[in-house]
Amino acid sequence: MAPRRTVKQEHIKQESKPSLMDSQPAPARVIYWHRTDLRLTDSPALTTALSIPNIESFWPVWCFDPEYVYRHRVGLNRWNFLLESMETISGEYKRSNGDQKLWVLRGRPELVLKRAWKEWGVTHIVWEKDSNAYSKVRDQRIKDLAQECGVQVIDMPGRHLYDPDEVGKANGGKPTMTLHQWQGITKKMGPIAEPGQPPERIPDPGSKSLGVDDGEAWGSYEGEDLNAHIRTGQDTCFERLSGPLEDPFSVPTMAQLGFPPATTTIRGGTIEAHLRLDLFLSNPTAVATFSKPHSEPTSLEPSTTLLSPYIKFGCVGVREIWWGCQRVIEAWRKKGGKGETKEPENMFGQLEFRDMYACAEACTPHFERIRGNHVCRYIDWALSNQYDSTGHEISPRPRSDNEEAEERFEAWREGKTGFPWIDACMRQLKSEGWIHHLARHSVACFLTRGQCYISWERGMEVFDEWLIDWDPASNPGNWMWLSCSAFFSQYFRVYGLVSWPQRTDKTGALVRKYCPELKDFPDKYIYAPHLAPQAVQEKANCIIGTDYPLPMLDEQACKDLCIARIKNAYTLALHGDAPEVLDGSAEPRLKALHEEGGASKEKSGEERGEERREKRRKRNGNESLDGFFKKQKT
DNA sequence: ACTTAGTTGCAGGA
DNA sequence: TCCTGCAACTAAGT
Repeated sequence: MAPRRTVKQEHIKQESKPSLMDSQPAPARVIYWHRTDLRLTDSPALTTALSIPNIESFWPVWCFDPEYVYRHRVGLNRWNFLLESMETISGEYKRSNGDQKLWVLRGRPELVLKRAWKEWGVTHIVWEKDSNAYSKVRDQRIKDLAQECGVQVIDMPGRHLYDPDEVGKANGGKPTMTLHQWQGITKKMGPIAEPGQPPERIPDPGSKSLGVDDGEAWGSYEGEDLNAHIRTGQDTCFERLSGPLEDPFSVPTMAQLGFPPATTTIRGGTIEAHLRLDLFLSNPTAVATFSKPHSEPTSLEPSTTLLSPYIKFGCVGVREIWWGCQRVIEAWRKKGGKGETKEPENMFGQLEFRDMYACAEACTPHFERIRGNHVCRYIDWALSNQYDSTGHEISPRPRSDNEEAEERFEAWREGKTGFPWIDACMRQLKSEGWIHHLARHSVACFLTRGQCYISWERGMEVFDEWLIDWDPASNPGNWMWLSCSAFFSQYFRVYGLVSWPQRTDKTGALVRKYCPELKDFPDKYIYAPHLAPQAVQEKANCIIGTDYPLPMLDEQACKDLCIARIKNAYTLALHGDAPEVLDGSAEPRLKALHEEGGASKEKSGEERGEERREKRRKRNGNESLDGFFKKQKT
């Protein structure tokens, strides 16, 4: 590997000190590289870029990387949201300066940026800092290249409330694992910055040509195309570095990428983002009394703000949300508002959790997997990643000999588990690219520690592909949380597949929408249609086992088994970086614990589970799955 | 060694 | 909409 060269970042103010002769600084030709921030508001990096003295030319640029299209499995809905957000900001630039737009360079950043620097005589490149593992590697490559080419790099934090790397540093290089810890550290780091003013004026671009354009945009990528399964035909996106001749530097379309149209109803872009934020802020009581745990995952219209996709693509800045809420709540207090919610369940807490995960990710190698991840508890999940003797993940991934787990995973992914609540959530996720936070909890718990005992790595990958608001830190973080692998450990608290959705919606509206084959079942059976008598199934025109699957497992029995096994894993007390995990000896040891009867010397987990089931049967005087009938008013 | 808190469990009861 | 018992986790504080 080539030695890393660090690019010294000098603060603009220092650089703009008047020279000896008090003459104008040399003309600056500046590229602003958009990556995580498709907005003009609340962008410290963009503000910094525009404050460079004596700007002669300015190009807001997006590098559309074909390698990214190949290597990352990104669902249609997220691609679509990205393209819409790019179109929107391009329009915003044009509105500010008729000669401006988002200059989309189609090719690997190393290739197209180097070309642009050379052709356009670029002196500075500025971007918003991104602290996740993938971005750090990419950005370091560009920094090295920039130094070689004599281009000055300025990267500024702004994606989070506090720079995750700085928070980690202040925590002794350790990841923040609780919100309290994160709060304690950031308290000493000063208040959260207020959002800056959006730019008044965007300077003109200079050259509008990349020179010779010989279609080398694909670069030298060789490997598996992870998006092959969603491509419809010939890609035309990367035929030329500067895009189609008739519309150079334009934002690609789904068709150019070889993708069919998206299915989501969620529209991208900074304008939509600000409409959503303003809508939320226009109801001060809702802002001041926001409580995530009490919002409704069963709601047809999102019961939360739906700001997450916009935060993910930087269509809105976190400081705008933070201070917008502060402003509204302050006014609400003055008017005598009552019942204000506190952290962590209020809006501020939600933003803080996002920061906490970002810091945890920035300080944890292999945060997105079990092996080598020192914060992640080792549990012998089915279908977990497999590695060869050199520590590389085996690719392509072989089908496990645990056929039952493979089938359960497939059913979970496709929304065919036979549990309407789970199936509705998974189908909504696939078609909309978004489900409520607590719905994510429910399906994640079910797949991992609740019932299926399947690795969170598998579930995380499905979310990677389908979520529009996918975040490289929050997604693995939340999967570890829900699987009791890190952050959370109360594995005996398991979401019910009937009781949990029933808590907020007895009518099953979400199920009726996303599992339409069940739409004519009475409320009583909507979350457990297999319990409906034959006559009811016939009347609903849906025979369970034929038109809709039977439950693929026994909820209660699997739950008891999972709890017993996780208890054993906790007794073993190994993390992803333990030598036993790396050399493969952890798995047989834990399996032996399961066989022996585990943590409890007298009784095996299975026996304890059986005991609990027995008790429950006595209480209910019926089959465990029938328990929910008792609550129904007839 | 003990207590307490931890965004988001369930069932049953007032 | 609150409470309790369930069987019981970790981390931080006393």
